[in-house]
Amino acid sequence: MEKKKVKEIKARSVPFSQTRSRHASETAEDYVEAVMDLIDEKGECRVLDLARFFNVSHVTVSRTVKRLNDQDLLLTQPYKPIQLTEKGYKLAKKSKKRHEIVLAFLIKLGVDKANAEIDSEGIEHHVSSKTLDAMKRFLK
Amino acid sequence: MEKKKVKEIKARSVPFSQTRSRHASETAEDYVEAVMDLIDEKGECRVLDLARFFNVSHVTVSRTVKRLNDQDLLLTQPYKPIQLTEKGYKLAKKSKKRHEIVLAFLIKLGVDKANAEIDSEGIEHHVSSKTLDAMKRFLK
DNA sequence: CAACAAATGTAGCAATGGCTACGGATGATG
DNA sequence: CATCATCCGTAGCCATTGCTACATTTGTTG
Repeated sequence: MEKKKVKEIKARSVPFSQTRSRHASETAEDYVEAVMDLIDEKGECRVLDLARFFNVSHVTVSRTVKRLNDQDLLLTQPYKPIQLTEKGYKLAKKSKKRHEIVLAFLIKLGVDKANAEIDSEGIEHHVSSKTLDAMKRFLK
Repeated sequence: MEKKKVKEIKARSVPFSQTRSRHASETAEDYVEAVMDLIDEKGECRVLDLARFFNVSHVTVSRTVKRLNDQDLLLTQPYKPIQLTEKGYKLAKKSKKRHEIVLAFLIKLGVDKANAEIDSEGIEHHVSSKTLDAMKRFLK
């Protein structure tokens, strides 16, 4: 007899690729980008600088920084400024570049600067290279 | 004693609005949208349908469904199909609409369908009404 | 150098989102 | 109606991202 197989539902394994791990990567990108910016702006990056930047407690920051240290993206020592590893720096540059493209794209699309800045923060982590290319073409 | 203000770092409280709660809202939108689609496609929506849809275990789904039930977005009873509340249905329609606009926008921008589908899933939750308006204008 | 303020770390709690393992409920079928 | 497969719930584990409260380190300053 025919297996009365439940009608197959389109599996969306790719789009909904494990929220948790996806989100951890976004955090990593946000952090290295912020560290790079903060070092650029004020010479060094402290736990509290990041806490103010992301509007979270210093506890949340120091724990995340510790994890990114383990992932070889950041360098930390107790009570010392936070630095980028080479790997972290590369990721930061790439993220910042992508972020800038998305921001410029939204502005050129006609979004006001304030909203463009907010939305670009959220969108930048979900833009494939194909979409990024399309945005670049649009900017030209 | 006067508070001696620490040097102000650009607070990004708005863009980086509490990752956790932001993410919980995204999950809610994804779920109600999926429930609506599944009911539309096959008449009812079961825990396992959602599990296959999101590519997670049924345990993750049933826990989330329970939470969304508490939030008055879904209606569930043990071993029964999942339904939308009126509130959930409204959210689902709004999310689906936004999703469709983002998808059409990416395609018109020149992104291939496969990548547009993936990216639109991620982007839809980060698009303000202003950006959505800009996308609509571009589509015309 | 003592004392204090600021920065950072640690302990421990909650919510969310993953999982496996196991057991109960439901529905189909012999 | 007994059995069996499928569906679903519960228990309990882990990771991430929030928090408050408290402890420790550091650096400044009298």
